[in-house]
Amino acid sequence: MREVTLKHIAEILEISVATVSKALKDYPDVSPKTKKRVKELAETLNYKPNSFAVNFRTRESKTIGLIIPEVVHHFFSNVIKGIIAQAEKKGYLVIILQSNESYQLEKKQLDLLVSKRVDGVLMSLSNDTANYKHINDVLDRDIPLVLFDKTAKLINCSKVIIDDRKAAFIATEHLIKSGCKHIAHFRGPLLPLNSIDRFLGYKKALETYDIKYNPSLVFTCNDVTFEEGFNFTQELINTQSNVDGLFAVSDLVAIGAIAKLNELKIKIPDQISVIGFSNWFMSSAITPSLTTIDQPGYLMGKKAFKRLFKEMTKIRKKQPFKYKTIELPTSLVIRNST
Amino acid sequence: MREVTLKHIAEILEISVATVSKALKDYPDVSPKTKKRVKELAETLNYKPNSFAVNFRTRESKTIGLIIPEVVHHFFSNVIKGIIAQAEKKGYLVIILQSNESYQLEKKQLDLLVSKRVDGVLMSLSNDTANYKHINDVLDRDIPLVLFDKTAKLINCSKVIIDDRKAAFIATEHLIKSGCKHIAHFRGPLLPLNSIDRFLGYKKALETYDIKYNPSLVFTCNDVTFEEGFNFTQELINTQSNVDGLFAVSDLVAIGAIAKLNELKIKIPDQISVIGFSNWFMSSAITPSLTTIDQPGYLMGKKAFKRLFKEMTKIRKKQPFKYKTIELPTSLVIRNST
DNA sequence: GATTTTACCGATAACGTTTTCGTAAATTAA
DNA sequence: TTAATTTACGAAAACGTTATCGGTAAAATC
Repeated sequence: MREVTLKHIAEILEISVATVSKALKDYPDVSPKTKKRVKELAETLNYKPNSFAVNFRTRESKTIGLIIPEVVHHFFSNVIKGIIAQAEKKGYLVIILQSNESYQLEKKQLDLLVSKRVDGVLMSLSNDTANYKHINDVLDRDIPLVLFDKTAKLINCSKVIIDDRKAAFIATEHLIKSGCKHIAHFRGPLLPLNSIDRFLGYKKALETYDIKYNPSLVFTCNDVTFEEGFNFTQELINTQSNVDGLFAVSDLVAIGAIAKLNELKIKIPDQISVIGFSNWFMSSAITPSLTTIDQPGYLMGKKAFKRLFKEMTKIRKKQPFKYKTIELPTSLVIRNST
Repeated sequence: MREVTLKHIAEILEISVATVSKALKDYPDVSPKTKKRVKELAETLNYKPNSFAVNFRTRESKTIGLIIPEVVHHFFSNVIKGIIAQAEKKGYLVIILQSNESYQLEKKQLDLLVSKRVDGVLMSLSNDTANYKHINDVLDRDIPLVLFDKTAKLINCSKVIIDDRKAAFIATEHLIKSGCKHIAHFRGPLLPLNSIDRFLGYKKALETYDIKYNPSLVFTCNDVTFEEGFNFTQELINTQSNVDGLFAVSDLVAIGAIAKLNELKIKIPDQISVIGFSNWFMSSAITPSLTTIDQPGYLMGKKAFKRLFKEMTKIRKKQPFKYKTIELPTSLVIRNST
């Protein structure tokens, strides 16, 4: 039982392979009659083009690569979903790789994708990526690459992001406007731009509202986990008795904080207001429900693919294009924790 | 700037393309000297085999497909992670598609993967898949396919599963042994085997311990969400005043139940004991922490790929093999909700 | 009736790799 | 020395598709 090829159809119909190929692709120089004959036979024989041959010939795989720091993550899951959905609409498949927040792995994965000849790459930087040569190498080869969420200013390519600084500003401002004077911040790791920006947004808000920045109110979550939120809250309460607000770098950390505050019977928001970041579905489920910043993961995935798609078509047609940074809106979701 | 090919190397070294190819793959009929020459030049020219050509020629893509009902799901995320990790070790890439719990989509995605000529397929059935022709078609084409987690008895292929019935039995038994007499069950949808089995395990435990099965203690969660757990708990409390235990089909549902019980100031586990299913990381984080059944997602992904890999090699070598069902152990994780 | 145009089809090359088979040279055995 | 064997390489085909370039016949135009 061999696979049915163009040759088989050609032999049965006693025409050439070339004509069969052209008939199936609706070339103008094939008569309607032969087109019909070919298409009908292809249908009944259940002809499926050999995509290996097509890839080889057209030098396109209709697949893109996606490198993400961590698959088991609510925000990234949503991004993945958005990417896959959009890619499918355009007939693209998505190969997913995980960098585990490691620069070395990220580099290796990128190499792998390039050697597999994907048509484009979507990626979010790992936390310890400080060198961008591997990415520039890909761009230099004219392989479209779009960064999302975790990006770097020094990489010259298209990006899909949110304005972390502004969002953090709004979050902190919301705490201030609800009366908080001593606002703590559980920030993310030192390196990725996001946590820096969120930290800066926090600082900016304090400054704007004439609140003195107090470094001992800032804790750094290296892993951004529930436990960190939980433990740092204990430490915070122990050392900073007058704290009345908390802005956490992510909902998970905020939920950890809430768990500890509940345990300590500290009233939220009466004694301390808490705001998170991301709008994870659990944040509306816990008690008290968590005020947060909505970060549109699904949309980000969708937009990132759309942008990549545009660049892939431009490159295929050898048309010039400019890199673009797409900024997605975030919104403040007010619930019971503030 | 063309891509460097075997031909280029051959021309520079004034030998044939065939020899270059063989030298790079360490064929025995190439002298050590030429091998060395070829390999060194390949290295300096940074030769990378054109994988389109390789795929075409060898009829292998070194990629597998993965169809999953829902990407944004803690358990499946872990499975994905396990699959990707293991696949990478063996030099395979993974294309991920999502069926959205729809039979039609699942069928379409499977077709897509087959036409893309993946070397194998890993999948977990959608909730409304009751017809298995599309899957049998794939198996008939000698494309290895392994099912995991959500499977069906009528499909004859390898599977990686847990014993849902036994696990549910143990969960219910645990409630009984901690003194519960009137145990409710928030079950999953009617169709997938898992929720049926978990329901049957629940019933079996009641039977074993001479507790009369009461259908009005069973609620069906069609979407298996937090909200369902939350709302059914209200209904449960309203209608069944003597209920003292709850076995939920998933941690998320159980956490919804706990949220409602907390709201109603019903003491857990004093008045009602609650047990979930999956051991989602949040279940250790909430108050009270949730007793649950640990379901090894990462391991399942790993094992599923391993099995698929074995079948792929068998098929390539045209060696016969038998389908195998691999059952992974689960464990009872006792926390504060029971 | 001669010429040009149009419609339709096929021969052929090409993509880069792998693998089979043949053969010349080198080595060993007789 | 001759015959048999081994070693080392190359020629060539093949995988299935797409695209270019002609060519022939019919139709249209002059």
